[in-house]
Amino acid sequence: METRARLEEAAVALTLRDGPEQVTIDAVSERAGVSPRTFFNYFDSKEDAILGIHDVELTDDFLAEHLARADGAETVESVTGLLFAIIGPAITDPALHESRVQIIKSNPQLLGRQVSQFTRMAGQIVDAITALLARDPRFSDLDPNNAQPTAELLLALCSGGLRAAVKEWIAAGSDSPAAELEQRAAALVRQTVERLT
Amino acid sequence: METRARLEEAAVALTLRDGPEQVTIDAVSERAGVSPRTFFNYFDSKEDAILGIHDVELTDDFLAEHLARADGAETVESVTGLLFAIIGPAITDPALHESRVQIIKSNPQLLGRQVSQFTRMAGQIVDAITALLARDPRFSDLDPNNAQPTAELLLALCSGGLRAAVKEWIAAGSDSPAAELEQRAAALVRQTVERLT
DNA sequence: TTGCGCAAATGCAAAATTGCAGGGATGCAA
DNA sequence: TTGCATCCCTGCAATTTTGCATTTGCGCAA
Repeated sequence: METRARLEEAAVALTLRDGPEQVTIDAVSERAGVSPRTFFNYFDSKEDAILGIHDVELTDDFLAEHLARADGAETVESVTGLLFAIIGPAITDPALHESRVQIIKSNPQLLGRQVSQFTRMAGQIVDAITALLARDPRFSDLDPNNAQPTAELLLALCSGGLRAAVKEWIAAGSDSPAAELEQRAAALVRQTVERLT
Repeated sequence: METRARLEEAAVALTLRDGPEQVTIDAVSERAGVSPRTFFNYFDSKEDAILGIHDVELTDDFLAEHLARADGAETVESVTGLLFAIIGPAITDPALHESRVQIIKSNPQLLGRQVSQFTRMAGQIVDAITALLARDPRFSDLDPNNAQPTAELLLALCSGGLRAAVKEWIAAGSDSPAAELEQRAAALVRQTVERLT
């Protein structure tokens, strides 16, 4: 098994047994059969390993795949879709999924990590959204000065939607298919935006 | 001078001279005349000290003052106002203001700290927003299950607006009065929301 | 087989962060 | 004055995190 996968497995197993606070990097590393230093070659923090969070390489291919449908006025759906593509693997991976849901349910603070993950990649994501806006008829007339802040706002909005959706999903028992989170997030966003006008 | 103020002054001065990376807690503490351990009694991190970030006690009085005008449909304005009241002191304090702007301009990553600050206080803020929504005619019919996610979304949206406004303000030279950031943030939010409908 | 080159893994040291326990000043009540 | 509670500060140890230099293992070409 890959080193990364072994570290994730170890982090999840030990956290399930002892709780996030009690788990040490040393213990996780040892269980995974690597040195503690190696742990940090794969994850930025203990929490990242527990949740299976890792930075995604936002290649052109990746962006093209997830922003493809935004040839019209589907910007919100595209952005939530992109974000879900980034965090999805961590909660849809069947092997660790159930344990992770369990862990988050008793340790909701861990979800805060999603925020920092998006923050870390914010620059790239904002650029991608900026490009997206040019193709949305509702935004294509923005002058470049406003496009950047607008893209940041959209990122914040959609991140919030996705996080709220995940939170809700976990609280409700996470029995519905995880893939629906994407639609739920977009629906939450649309719902809220409509009420604001 | 208060210990907290001395620590802020020391952090800003040393950062201005050497850059954020080079500054050590030891150096800041020594310059402030306290032990390194005391530093962490006041701030959660080096960045927090540089930016003058500290958790605000969200008392009933504080909330009442900043949410007062939300007796009607001014939810966005109220929330951005509340958030600005939290971060405002750090950038409006005349003593350190100029230096901080300078520092952020060459180290934009520091603004990410705003996000974690709001994340830390998210629970309380979301509760306050939830109460606010009940008084906004556009939201008062929400069933309690949806009120919480909606409040989270609003927080994310307004935080994003404020952060974008601050970023823009710094980039533009931060010559306009800082108090206008509040309106600018709300305007950005309204602008974006309107285009989405 | 030998040697080269790369990526992964490691060791080490410095710095950041946190929990816990204690120490000293200050003010207030008996 | 004495005793007590409280707040601020401190010391110390364990853990986390990062930067830098080095080593190891493996495939691949000569």
